[in-house]
Amino acid sequence: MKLFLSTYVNKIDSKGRISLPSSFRNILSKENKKEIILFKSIKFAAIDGCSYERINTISERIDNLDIFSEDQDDFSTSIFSEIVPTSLDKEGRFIIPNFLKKHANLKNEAAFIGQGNYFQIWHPKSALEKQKASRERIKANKKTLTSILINKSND
Amino acid sequence: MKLFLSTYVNKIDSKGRISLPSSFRNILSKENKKEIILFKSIKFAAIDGCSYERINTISERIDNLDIFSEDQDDFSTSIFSEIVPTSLDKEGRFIIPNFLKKHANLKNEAAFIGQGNYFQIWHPKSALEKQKASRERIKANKKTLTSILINKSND
DNA sequence: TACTTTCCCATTGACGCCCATAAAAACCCA
DNA sequence: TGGGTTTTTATGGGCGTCAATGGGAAAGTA
Repeated sequence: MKLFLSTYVNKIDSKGRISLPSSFRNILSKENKKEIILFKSIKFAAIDGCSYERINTISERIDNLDIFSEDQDDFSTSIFSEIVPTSLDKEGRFIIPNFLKKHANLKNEAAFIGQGNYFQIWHPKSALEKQKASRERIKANKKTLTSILINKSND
Repeated sequence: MKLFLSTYVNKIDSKGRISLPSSFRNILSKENKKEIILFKSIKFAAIDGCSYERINTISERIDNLDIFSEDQDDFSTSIFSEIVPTSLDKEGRFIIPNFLKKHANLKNEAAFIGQGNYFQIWHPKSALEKQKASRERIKANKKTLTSILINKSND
């Protein structure tokens, strides 16, 4: 199974283009090799991105939320109405729409951070802070990454 | 079951390459013979490493968490975005990314320390100190290696 | 026309692939 | 068991390819 892994910082050029990291490009399916989907992260000043296929999974999960809950409605509105299908150029670059750039405070560069089945685009500095905060929350819960990564048995 | 055992000190060459010890290479599965995973040790100035397979188990676990929960987000950020998938060349060498080299104070050589299901990469001197400290802690805790090695049923 | 987006080409540096060598380890056979 | 031979390892270096980036020109859009 292919996953979006690791972190890469790339530049936004004068035309607004930015390269999707090579290892992320390789994850896109052959049918939709040049297509990705972007949308505003609900919780963060960041952009979520994924392959076209992933949208189906997300929609299923939202469907599984209680149909009468406010959450369900909020999520589907936030996500689906603001989805931006985006295509890569021959070199693997794409253009981040202005409203998304604004949402994530992007100017000259952006950090791509792998999240397994999807990825996020952050202002590089915010990305570092986010990673640090996540680590510390996990530590505070007395869980160690190593134990998660290494131990065969889950507890 | 094959385990990462023993300690080896290898050189980092001018291109930044270092050989994964042969005995460690033999532990990697045939499917992913040329792929390992590196990540920052949380507790030490060292790098943790393991075979690529673990990723699959880990990602399944994370994927099964509630997609909107904070845990899910923390785990996927800390793990997926900070993991460094790395491939070995034909000779069994790989490149340690700069930010990891910095974290472990590595320059011209590095010590590989077997830890059973995973391994660590240390600055050779720090590795010695670490091993010494570990032995002394065990002594202080009045545990003997023999007791651990002899008794079958310890948990 | 003015502006935006895509296509194409060029550059640079990083990395992968290949071959070479010396030392160590494994092997073999008397 | 010892000594010689073969194989494996760790290491070094050349070179071609690819990724990230930049910019000009063409094509599309308003």
